[in-house]
Amino acid sequence: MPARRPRTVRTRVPTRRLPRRPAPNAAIISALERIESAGGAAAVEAAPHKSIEVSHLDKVFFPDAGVTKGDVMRYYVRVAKYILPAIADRPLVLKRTPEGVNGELFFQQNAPDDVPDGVRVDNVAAQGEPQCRFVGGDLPTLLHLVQLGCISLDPWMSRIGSLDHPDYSIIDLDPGPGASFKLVARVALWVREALDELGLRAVPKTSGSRGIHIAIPLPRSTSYQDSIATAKAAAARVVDLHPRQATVERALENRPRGTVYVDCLQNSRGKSVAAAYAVRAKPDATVSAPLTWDEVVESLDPREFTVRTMPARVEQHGDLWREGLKHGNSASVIRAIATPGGKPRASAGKK
DNA sequence: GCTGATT
DNA sequence: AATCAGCAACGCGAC
DNA sequence: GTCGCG
Repeated sequence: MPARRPRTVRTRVPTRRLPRRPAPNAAIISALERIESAGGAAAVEAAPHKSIEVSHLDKVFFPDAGVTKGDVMRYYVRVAKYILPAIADRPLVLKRTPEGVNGELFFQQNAPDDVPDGVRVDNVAAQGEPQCRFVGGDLPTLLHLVQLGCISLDPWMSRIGSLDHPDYSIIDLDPGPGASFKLVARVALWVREALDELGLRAVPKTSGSRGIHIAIPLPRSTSYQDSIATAKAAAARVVDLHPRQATVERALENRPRGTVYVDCLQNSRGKSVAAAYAVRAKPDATVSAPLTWDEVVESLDPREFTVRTMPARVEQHGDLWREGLKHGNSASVIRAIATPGGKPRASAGKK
C-alpha cells in the first residue's frame, strides 16, 4: 500500500528559535529560590498583587530526603495547576509539622481571626457556631499554609456552598504488616471489579506511603451517609470474596496478618483525606499520585512519586485526577446501594 | 509557626 | 523579655 | 458508657 507521500518541502517552523515559553510560575519559583538562599523572611508575589510573607525556607522538612520548606513550596507551585482545582472551595484540615516530619505534629481546623491579605478563609458551620476555616483553591493560601508548617493538604470531601454533600467517596487501602504494595494493588483491582458490578466508576491514587486511595465520584446532593454506604458495599463485597487478603476490621490486633485494611470510614463530614498531588508528612517526601488503572495493574512502587519527581510526571501525564472525577456516577445507582432493602449487604445492623 | 497568657 | 500551652474531631465496633 | 482506631 502506497504510503502517503510526505510533503517534500517541509516548512520548518522555527519553533525552536522562538523564545521558549517560560514555565508557568517560573518567576515565583525563582523568587522562592532567592529568598531561600538569602535566608530570613521576605514577601513573594504568589498571585498578581497578592504577596505572602514566607520565612525559614532553608529549614529541612525531610531530613532523610534532604527536602527543605522551600522545596515543598516550589513543588506546590510547580503542580499548582493540578492541585489547586483538587482543593478548590474545600475547607482544609491542617496537619502541621513546623519542625519538619520528625518534629511534633498537631492538627488545626480553625483559622485565626485574621489571616494575611490574600489568604482565603470562610465560615463553616461545624456543630453550633460557624467557625472560620482555611479554604483551598489559590496559590497565596497554599503557600501561606506551607509557611505555617503544613506539608500535606487535606481537604473535605464537600465544598463551600454544599458542605453536606460530598462529591466523592474514598476507599482507603491500607496494608497491614506483611502486606506488600503489590497486594494493595491486587485489592484495588478487586475493589474496581466490585464497583463495576455495582455500576460505579472510580479512580485510584497512591496514598503517598504504601497504600492506595480509590475515589468514587458522587452525583450532586449525595449525603455523607450514602457516601459511606456506597464505599461499604464495595468493601464488603471484596472482603467476602477475598477474606485472606482484605479486611474491614479496624482493630489492629483483629486484622489477619498480611491483609489489606479496606477503610471506608473516612467519609463523614469534617473528615479529610490527603488531596491528589499532596506531599505526605512521611520521611521520604512522597506524594499522593493519581494513577491510571493500567498502572495499578503494573503495581508501580509508590516511592517513585516524590516531591522531586512528581512535576515531570504530572507534566507528561496530564490532569489524571480531574479527568477521572469528571465521570458522574448515577444517582439512582447510589440510592439503590445506600437504601436498606435495595441492596442488602453492608449495614446489616442498625434496626 | 504563631498567638495569647503567665512568670 | 522569656517561657509555655494550645492548636480537631467523630463515627464506629469491641469491650 | 468507654476505649481504640483512623
